[in-house]
Amino acid sequence: MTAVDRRQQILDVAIQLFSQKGFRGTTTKEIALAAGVNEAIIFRHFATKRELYSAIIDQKACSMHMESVDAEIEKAVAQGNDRKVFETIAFHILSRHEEDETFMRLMFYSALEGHELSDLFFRNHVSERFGKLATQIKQRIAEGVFRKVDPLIAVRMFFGTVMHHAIMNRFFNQSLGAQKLIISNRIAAERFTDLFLAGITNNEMTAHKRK
Amino acid sequence: MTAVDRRQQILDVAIQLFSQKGFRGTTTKEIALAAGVNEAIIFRHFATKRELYSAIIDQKACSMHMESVDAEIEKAVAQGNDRKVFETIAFHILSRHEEDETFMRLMFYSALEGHELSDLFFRNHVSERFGKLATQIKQRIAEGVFRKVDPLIAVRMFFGTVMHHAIMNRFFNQSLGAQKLIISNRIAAERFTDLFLAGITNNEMTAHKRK
DNA sequence: TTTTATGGTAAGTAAGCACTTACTTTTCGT
DNA sequence: ACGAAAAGTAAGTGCTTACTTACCATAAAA
Repeated sequence: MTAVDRRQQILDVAIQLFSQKGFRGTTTKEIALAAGVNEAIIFRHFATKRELYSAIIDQKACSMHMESVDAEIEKAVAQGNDRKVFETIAFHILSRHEEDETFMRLMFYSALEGHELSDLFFRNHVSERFGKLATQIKQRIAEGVFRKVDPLIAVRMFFGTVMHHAIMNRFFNQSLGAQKLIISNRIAAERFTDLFLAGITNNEMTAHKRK
Repeated sequence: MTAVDRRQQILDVAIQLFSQKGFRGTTTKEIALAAGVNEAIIFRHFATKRELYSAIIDQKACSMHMESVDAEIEKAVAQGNDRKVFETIAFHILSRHEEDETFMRLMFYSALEGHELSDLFFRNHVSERFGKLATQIKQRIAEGVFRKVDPLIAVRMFFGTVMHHAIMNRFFNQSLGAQKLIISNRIAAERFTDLFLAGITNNEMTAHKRK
């Protein structure tokens, strides 16, 4: 096996293990075993365990191209289709978290253990998205379509709803007994958007139109 | 120092450290050092590190008496004051998480590392609260005050909004730059409740009343 | 054919881990 | 005042950790 391939394989294995047991909780021996190589190999490719983690951060940070989704959202915004905007965002977040199990765990371990991965992600991706959505909401308020609410509060409510649902599904749904919520991501995105839009839409205007 | 006091002191120190660095990330030596005693003392009071963690679980589980808040909510429910119900819940969650820094961290470490603390908490406290609120929402829907929505979805949206805000405040607010949201818990509870109620309230009925 | 870089391993090292042992000091009911 | 239980300590135990060293195998360049 070539060096580049081996390096990538070690990275993949490490991502898996770090996300399961955290940085501190994962041993280099385990990584070596899972990768099917001698432990010393890891230290040939990465000087320290810490450097291996940094490589993971680089990889995860680069692999975050959400251009296709961004385009879809932009399109919905251009159409003035608020429902589609929020549904798209919600569905994207939910399905992304579902298909990449490791991501949320890596994030939370990073936040708890104080590594830079989570900070990087929020700085480079989340903050921008929050800003864009806040601007869009501000726009719709100016147009009189949405009520006069603090856009950042509304943004936080929407992302909170969706993120919380994703977190619950991954971590706590089993503990909820009768209150367990089992619905498809598509339906969840629809329902959350429905409730959110109902809360933020300016009914005075709708009522006015009706007259 | 008496045995009971020492035991309690070790517990307090351990809670602090476990919440900061996780169960795996905290060493018994550190706990001993922070408590100002010899490491062996810990093992006189708790047979294993694991047993120390179990004692923490017991303590945290017991110290969760929310009767006063529950009473306040019950009262608001009896009055039919929906706004007060949701504001009380939101404010309680937010202020609790703010004053007890350790709690959320312990929860997340527990969920990630797979201990029973988080499961216990959700089983014994969260699930019940979700259930109660869902019942209340169902009731208001039957009365025609709320729109016909899935009560569990609405519950998840509301708790999600509030919990997410608490999580952001504790972990990620610094990483958000311009999208940082700095408001008091009181105001946050108000605004979230406002948006939520606007989304779930049956406007047909309001419109009908107006006529 | 020899050299040399490359991919790989077995067997370490020192430090750190949860936990123990053997022992001393303090507290307190009688 | 005294014996015993309880509170406390120093110095370990064996095991695991991140990381190293010294050595082997292949294969292309010289």
